[in-house]
Amino acid sequence: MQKFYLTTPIYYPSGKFHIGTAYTEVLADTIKKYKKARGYEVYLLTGTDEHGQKIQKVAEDRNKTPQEHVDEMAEEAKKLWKLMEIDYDDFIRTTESRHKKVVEEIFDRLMEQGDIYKSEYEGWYCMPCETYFTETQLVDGKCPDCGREVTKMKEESYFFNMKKYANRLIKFYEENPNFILPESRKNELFNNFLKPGLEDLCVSRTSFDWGIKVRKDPKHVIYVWLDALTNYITALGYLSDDDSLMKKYWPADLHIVGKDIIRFHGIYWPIFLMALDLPLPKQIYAHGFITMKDGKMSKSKGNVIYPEPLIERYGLDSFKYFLLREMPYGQDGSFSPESFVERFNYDLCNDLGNLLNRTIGMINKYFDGEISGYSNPETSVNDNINLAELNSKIEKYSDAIIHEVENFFDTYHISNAISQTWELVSRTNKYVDETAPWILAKEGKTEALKSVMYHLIENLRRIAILITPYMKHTSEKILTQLAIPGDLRTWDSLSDYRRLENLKVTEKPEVLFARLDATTEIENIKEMMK
RNA sequence: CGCGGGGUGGAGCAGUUGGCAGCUCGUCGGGCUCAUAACCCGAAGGUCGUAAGUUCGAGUCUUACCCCCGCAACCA
Repeated sequence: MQKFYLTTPIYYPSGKFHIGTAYTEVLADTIKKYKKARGYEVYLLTGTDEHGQKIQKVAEDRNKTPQEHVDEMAEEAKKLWKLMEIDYDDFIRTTESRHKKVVEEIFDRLMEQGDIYKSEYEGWYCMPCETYFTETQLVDGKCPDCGREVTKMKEESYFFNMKKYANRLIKFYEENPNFILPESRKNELFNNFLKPGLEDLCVSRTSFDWGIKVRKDPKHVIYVWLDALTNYITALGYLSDDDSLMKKYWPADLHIVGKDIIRFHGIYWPIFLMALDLPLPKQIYAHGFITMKDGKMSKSKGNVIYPEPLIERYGLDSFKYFLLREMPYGQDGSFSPESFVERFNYDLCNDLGNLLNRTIGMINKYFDGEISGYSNPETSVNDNINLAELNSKIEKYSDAIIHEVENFFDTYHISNAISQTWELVSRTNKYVDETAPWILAKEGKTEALKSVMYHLIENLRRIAILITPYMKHTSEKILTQLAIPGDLRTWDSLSDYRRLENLKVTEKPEVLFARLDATTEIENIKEMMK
């Protein structure tokens, strides 16, 4: 069986996880479920990045030790992923000893082989914020956070010799044009960093101590990226007693990251791996951000939305549907109470839910819920059109949609995969109008009517399978109400179209998504954002 | 002259190698009655940022200019 190693970023637990973090996680989980359905053996890693000065400060503000704080936050994350039914295989925390031990060893090793050397880090330091800033981060020469004066400071630091590997990385980029997705991000990295020449990276700090100590020089704490990025291999047991997962799954097939950290994954991470003499990941995909109508999410603007209340009120499937559909490939997408309610009502209630409902209604009304099997009679229906022609048209259309959905999933264009699926939903609704079953019933064209019902069920079955990676519950409800047998619920069975037999659909169709009162619910969501 | 992306009907977006300007929502009208007042069809609405150029023909190519947005090195 082919393996697929997939990772999310490890999240920085300085505050409550919002909808953006949830999006990343849903994206990864959806890709996992799709790959699994296609027969891959998938390993999904997620976790938290728990060191650093900011964590130390946040913990202090909360009157906790850093460890207490991150323990709580890691639990929060796990609770949220459970609520969202995220099927991760491992949750790595950078404060775990399995990670720390290996990072210490990696640092030593890199120092021994001369990739890490001691020097001085120089930057603009804001005393009250206890933070370094670069020249370009400053606002009018002042601290971007508090607006106060900054002073130029130096501290002893260890540096990683990036220059040594720069040419190898450039070559790798040229030989692997799809290494960074989307391409625009690759170009950014290539033009802004690789082409002008890499600077060495500072990999230790002495100004705080919440982190992994350098063994041979313990006043230094290993600084963020060497600590954080290595999680992808420490979690697999790299340099541990049991590295069977490492042997099985490395290199990663896909690192999913936000566009803000693509630089670290696209440049520093491959170089660290080169230094460790390990193969490079196959692909890194940088997704966009969720934006709000009035710009970025921020508490002061009162436009932050968290996953829990949305899921609780509108259900997990619609939450996932919204996020994945609304975020175009590699680009930002926006959240607004209006768009959420709109998608819920139009796409889920009217188009999909109602299609199932009307189909089951007709089968019960005309055939007491029973359909024996595929048929394709040459009967003329509505406006003298040959039913066999209509049937073959929708069957072909449906086949084509499946291919497109698969292509889009394969290239991580999830939003496109979803809109393609909904094209089939629309097409199936249209088919009802084209065939006008109520007229067939009136005219006593029973065989034709039965055939129409069969095609409706078949396309609903396919739709239900196509949505499983992100709408499992809805999918199951559809398949169950239609009484589809287990062997025709698998991804492989998508290619079948004529195999359903002796179906008896449910007598009382359950509404999949109940229409929302737009005004009320928009207000409701606005309340959630306060 | 740092690098890159973009400015298309009320809103949000598609537009491959230049060949009658499309989609979703909204608006207006019609059809249908199986269904969650859902579904289906049609219409109105665009100087495709501005100016010039190449061409039989440009949203699509060239040049200049005006706006917007990413990235620009160690907060993650």
